Amino acid sequence: MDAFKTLSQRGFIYQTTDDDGLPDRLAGDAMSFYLGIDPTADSMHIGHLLPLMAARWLQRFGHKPILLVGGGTAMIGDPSGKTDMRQMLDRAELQHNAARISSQIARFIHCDDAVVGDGPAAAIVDNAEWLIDLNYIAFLRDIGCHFSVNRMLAAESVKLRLDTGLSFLEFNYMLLQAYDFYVLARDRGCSLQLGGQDQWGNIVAGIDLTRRLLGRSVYGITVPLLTDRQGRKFGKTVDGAVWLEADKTSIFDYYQFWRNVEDDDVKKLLFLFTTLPADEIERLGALVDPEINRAKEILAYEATALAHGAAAAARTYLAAAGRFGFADPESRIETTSAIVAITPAQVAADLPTVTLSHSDLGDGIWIARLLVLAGLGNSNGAARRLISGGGAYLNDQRITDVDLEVGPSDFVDGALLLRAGKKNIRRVVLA
RNA sequence: GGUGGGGUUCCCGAGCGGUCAAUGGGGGCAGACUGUAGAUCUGCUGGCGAAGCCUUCGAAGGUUCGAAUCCUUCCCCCACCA
Repeated sequence: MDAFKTLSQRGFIYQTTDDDGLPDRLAGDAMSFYLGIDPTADSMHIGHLLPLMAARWLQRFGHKPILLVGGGTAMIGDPSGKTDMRQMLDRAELQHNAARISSQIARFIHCDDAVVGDGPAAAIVDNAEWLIDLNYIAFLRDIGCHFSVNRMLAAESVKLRLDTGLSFLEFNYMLLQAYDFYVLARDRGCSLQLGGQDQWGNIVAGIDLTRRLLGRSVYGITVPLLTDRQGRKFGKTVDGAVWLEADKTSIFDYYQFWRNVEDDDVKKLLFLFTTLPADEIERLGALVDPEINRAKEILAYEATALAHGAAAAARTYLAAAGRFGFADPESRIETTSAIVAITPAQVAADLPTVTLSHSDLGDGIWIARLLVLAGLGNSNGAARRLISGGGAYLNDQRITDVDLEVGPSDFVDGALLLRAGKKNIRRVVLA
């Protein structure tokens, strides 16, 4: 199985700039490829994962990843796929974000030459290095002259913004991303760019620019944009994105996100977000009725193990299954996933835990306030509504009294359990 | 620069002097049913320990007993024209 076949079999390929040449090129000598991530937040979220997983496969097949953290481009804001303008971030914030994101990348792509891993170590670069000090006039003359506004206007990503408005600042993003590709091709021999399907226009622009300036052919691959039933980007919830950083999305919630995907998506997601063998995924994805739940456990465990490590994934799996039941307690469904080896004796389960100080508790604390403190409600009013709607539970008993006071006697072995609905659980410990 | 149309609670979108915390839909949350799924049905969906009060309808002023609704100025968006 070669690199291109693997990517395409697993569903990573939406479009390529050279369907005829690229498969051979990828099967041949090792090449350098790049993937850009703009540090617009202090963590990546699930939406970033898809191209990252594609990069992981390419790395495994011997190609060298260049992870570009776009500290320069993030100062502009990519208009592609967005309906309105991004908030502007300053240099200090971007540097902070870039540092956090770089460390996250290392969980998925091995970046250290000293570590023997699958494929060559990745390089992490920041385009601020060559973008920040660009001279406007020189840039216009050397790079700008190669761009046709007519063609840019025809790009899908631009067209989308034509009615809602697109500032000149954002309009320039394409030039900068194209310039990145050119710089990486020139200085690091990069010959392939990976990106989301909304990056197509930017990638093609970079390929054109590189050809004009270096006379070299480079390639592009876009990965599909996953959406949910409502057509929203996959991984977005009302609370925002599902983050890869545990302090922004708890590991338990991260696991639960994957555990609760729709039946119809399980196979697709196993292909994209785990590295299990294809024939096994076909088999797991074909499971029906209650058994499909084992496939979801495997998906959730594998995805969590990738993002947070095997130990955390095992603890979370036990915590979740401990509450909701094990989908396949006798391990009848075969899998190569390490999940089969996890037994309760091995590790202690881990529920998301909130610490309450003695002074907060006092002689007693109003239940609504406690729910808010535990992160199960945004306001006392919301907590109140939750209770009157019959969705709040204290130590697994439905709370019926909105005015309930929770006191020290409600703590069993120093902890109590709060729940909003079936799935949102908080352990509250006293400290 | 000119003319016209707009900016409403997470989103779309009604409301055009009091009965408006603001119809409806979407989304979300919870309940029932299930398989921690989906579909379906039901309830809730600004804040305040809930009594009344407070803050919300682009921003600031004004008229009025009373303004999301009327007036003034400003900011922003869209369409057509230049």
